[in-house]
Amino acid sequence: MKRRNTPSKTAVLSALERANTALSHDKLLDTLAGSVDRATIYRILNRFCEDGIAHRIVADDGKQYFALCEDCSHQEEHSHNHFHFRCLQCDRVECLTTEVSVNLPKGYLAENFNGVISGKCRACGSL
Amino acid sequence: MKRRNTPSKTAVLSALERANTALSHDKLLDTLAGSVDRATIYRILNRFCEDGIAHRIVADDGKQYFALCEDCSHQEEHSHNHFHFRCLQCDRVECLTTEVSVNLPKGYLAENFNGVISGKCRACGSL
DNA sequence: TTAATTATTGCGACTCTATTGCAATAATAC
DNA sequence: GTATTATTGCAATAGAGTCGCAATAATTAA
Ligand SMILES: [Mn+2]
Ligand SMILES: [Mn+2]
Ligand SMILES: [Zn+2]
Ligand SMILES: [Zn+2]
Repeated sequence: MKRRNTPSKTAVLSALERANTALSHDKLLDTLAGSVDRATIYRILNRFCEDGIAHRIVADDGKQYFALCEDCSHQEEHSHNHFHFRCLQCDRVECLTTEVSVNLPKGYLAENFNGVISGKCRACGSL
Repeated sequence: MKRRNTPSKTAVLSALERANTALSHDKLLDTLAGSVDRATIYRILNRFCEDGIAHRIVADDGKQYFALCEDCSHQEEHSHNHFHFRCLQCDRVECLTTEVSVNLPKGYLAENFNGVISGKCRACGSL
């Protein structure tokens, strides 16, 4: 299944590039101002994840957020063992840069890592 | 708001005790075999979390799982900085015991920790 | 440049998880 | 036992995400 370039895809991609945080579906829907359909956004983001262009974060609010793979794209072993921070006040979700490693019990095989810490971000803390 | 003891509450609590893993709502609904209403289970679990009897895990499948606070209940600083493992095959979610600490960027305040690693558990790996 | 192929889109319907309003029930305190 | 009010059951609702399908348009080959 070969991927095609479409205005919608480009729009979602550049919205993710412009934001320096992870974005949720509804935030993207907002940003794209109705120029792209809901379901299409979902499908584009899922494709980005399949293709390793973005990664999905399931936050503790039960919603999915998406961030471009920047620092990690050049590695052959594409892993996302980093935490994300979600501000409970401004609701921004951002990647924390430090990679973490967890040692699992014997016999366990890790496939996905999903770490989210929620709290107050710097900007919101100094209010 | 003072808490009361009810058969439903007891049933949910002992179901959680019996299981040595975290349980999802539907798993509990199953276990309780229709003796407790869906909404009631949700409410009981939310109360358990408020009261520090259980903790909530938002897994990467978007569902909530609940586990009793065992090792952590005796600490005054009730924290849950441990990962959870969800098996993609048998769908069991369990607490990993090692506590982790993440250092956040300056000015960030952590309030909740939610770490989930999904993959294949020991039992399912050796098939 | 045109025609054929098929990935992608838009729309609506749908699934699934979780919450909420409200009247009825029952645990606790007096 | 009576009064108080936390809890329950039920139905309705909200919200996130997916899916089927016909229409559209990006790509490829002629
Ligand atoms: Mn990445
Ligand atoms: Mn605990
Ligand atoms: Zn903030
Ligand atoms: Zn398993």
